[in-house]
Amino acid sequence: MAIDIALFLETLKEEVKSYKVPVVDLISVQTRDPFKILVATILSSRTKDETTAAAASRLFREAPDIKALAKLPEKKIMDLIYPVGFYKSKAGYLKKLPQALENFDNRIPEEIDDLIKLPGVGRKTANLVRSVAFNKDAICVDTHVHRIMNKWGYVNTKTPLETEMALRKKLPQNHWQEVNGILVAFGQGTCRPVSPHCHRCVIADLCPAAAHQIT
DNA sequence: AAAACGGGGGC
DNA sequence: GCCCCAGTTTT
Repeated sequence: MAIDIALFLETLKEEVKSYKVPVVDLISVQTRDPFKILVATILSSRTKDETTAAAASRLFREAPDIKALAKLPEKKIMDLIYPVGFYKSKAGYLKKLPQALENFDNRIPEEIDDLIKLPGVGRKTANLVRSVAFNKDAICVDTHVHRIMNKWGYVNTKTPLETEMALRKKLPQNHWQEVNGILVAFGQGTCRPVSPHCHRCVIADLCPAAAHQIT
């Protein structure tokens, strides 16, 4: 078993500050508007931060709120968000979003079960929105977090959902917004699935992956 | 040139 | 569960 998970996170905390800003922080520093955070988060899946930020910026210039978005043709949305990954699918999700939000009084819902019902919003996106927009103690398990928690031996799970449930019991119910940022940044910046940057990893000497062969 | 890749929907 | 969506990065 690796070091205590709280110490693991504390050790990484300073390290990841020098990294390229993950989308978790990127969105929160730009806006506190739940609508924009939701839209940007939907755009961010399978897409780099810079690409997401540029696309979101273009889109928000034309559609700064729900009402404006509802008036935008799907083709227009598609052109604005290109070249984020799966832009055709996402344009479809965003086109349907205003109507879906009518069920929630035209506001962004805060509960996970409600968020998941929105088009283009799965568990990872819902938890990220809860964390960033509403400052909830939501555990955002993307593929990086899932992989790293298993690699470092903090969980032994098959699916991201299982990881989320397991982590919920392992960690104090606070500061999850920061934890999400730390784990995502570490997973993308250093402890990457292919060619991890072990040479500059601050906790490489504690890594349970023998000779750093396991990723 | 080919494969991998920061999810989610539809079936 | 399995397959699809797409541009970008890595090998």
